[in-house]
Amino acid sequence: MVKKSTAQRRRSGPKWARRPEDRPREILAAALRVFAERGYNATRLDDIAAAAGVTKGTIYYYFKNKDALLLQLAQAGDREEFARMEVLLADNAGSYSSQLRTVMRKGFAEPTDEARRQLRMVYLALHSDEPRLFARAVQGALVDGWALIVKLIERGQATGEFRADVDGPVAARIFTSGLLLQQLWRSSLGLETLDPFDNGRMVDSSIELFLHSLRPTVRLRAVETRRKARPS
Amino acid sequence: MVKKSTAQRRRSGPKWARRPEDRPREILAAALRVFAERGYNATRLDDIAAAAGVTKGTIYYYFKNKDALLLQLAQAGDREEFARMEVLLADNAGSYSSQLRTVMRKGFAEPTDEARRQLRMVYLALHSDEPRLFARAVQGALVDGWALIVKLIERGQATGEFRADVDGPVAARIFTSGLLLQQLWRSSLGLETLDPFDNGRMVDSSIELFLHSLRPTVRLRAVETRRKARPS
DNA sequence: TCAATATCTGACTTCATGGTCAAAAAGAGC
DNA sequence: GCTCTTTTTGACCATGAAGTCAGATATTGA
Repeated sequence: MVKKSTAQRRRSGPKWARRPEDRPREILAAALRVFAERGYNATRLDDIAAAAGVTKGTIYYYFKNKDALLLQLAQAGDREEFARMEVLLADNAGSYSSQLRTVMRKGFAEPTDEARRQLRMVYLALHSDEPRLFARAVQGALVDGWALIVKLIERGQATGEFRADVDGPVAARIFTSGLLLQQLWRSSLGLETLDPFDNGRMVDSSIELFLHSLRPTVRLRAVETRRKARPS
Repeated sequence: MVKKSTAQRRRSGPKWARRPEDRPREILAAALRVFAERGYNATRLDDIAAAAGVTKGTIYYYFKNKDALLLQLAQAGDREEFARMEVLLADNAGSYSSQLRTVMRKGFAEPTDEARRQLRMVYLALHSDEPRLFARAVQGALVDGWALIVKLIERGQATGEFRADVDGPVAARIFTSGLLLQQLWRSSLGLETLDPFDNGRMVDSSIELFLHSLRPTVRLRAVETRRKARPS
């Protein structure tokens, strides 16, 4: 994507060129690549600089610091993600259940395109490297995501598709956070070894749990009140 | 609890005493206090040493390193927590719903006793200081907790109190992780400001969501199949 | 009393990268 | 060509607590 060797050491040409228009984009692109490969902490600013064909000083000419670099990356990626989500929902005029299913799947299933996959890798590493920065990076997207989910739940409640007494805001937060934490622990930390679990099952089951918790029920009194036969 | 000034500088007495039986306990107790107050990273081993009335070298005489100190602390606390939980459940021979409610409340509501509260503070700080260590520290308790919850769900399924087709292991993991991540973000990171939420509501609503997702339902077909009137 | 040993001390070492900045180089304008 | 400004370079710096270890001190046992 970035032409690296184009003007590299043209015989007795200038040592470097001024390219203020392109540098920021190139640096950001390089940062995404390198962060995704090595993780946030393990990435040296010199690595990014090298990958972008500049030196560290140049990064500081265009960005405040390492955190800012990461934050810009995350914001851009999340904006794109949300734009896609809206298109997806516009196309999907099914029940609110199916819209919620779409949102959750899109949000938590493995991404197929490379850029999105890279951003996820960055997030995974970031969570175990710098949780505070991670929180800053994902907060915006999460709050927006929660608002979207709550909106869908409320509309479903209005039509009677979902039960009226469900706590929508809490539901949105609990299910997304649960899925997220599971994924974080499983990929970057060692949980997968200790407690192996398939991500597809995790996502699908969670979504079903989520939708089931929203659906109206008829309590089966006979079962509900039943007690164990023998007292312990 | 720890007699600090008892033999402190008795006139021309010995500079220090050998107390190999008590040192480890005292160091651990001091570590819990200081970690809870200042957080893991901000705590200097010299601080703990001072609080325990020894010097840093002594800590290294009894413990491998700072992490080991933390890990021992966590393990001891969690063992105690589980013991209490079992007693609590033995006393509570109600429905499986109510047992699950008890477990979740005990696990996530604000603790009342000081030691337990301190351990929570330690965990909160640890999560944002050293996520990998945090994961190691809580993994054991979580895996055991999940097993307990799954057991209760399965028993409830056997009696018909819960629906048969629920994915118990996923349910256990999602709800606990969701609640946990919410609490972590809200206390040690800045989420509470951006997205204020009452912890009591969070816990209670989550539990209800959890139980509702386990309960058998009678699908209301008329509502379930309904689609939005206008196609997009 | 005097080793021998267990316990404890505290000064010292160590280590690597994010960030700074003066100066060099490029290029625009005249 | 010659300034002047913008862009880029790259050598340098600052930092701070975890962990080590040689030796000091207490205790035990004979």
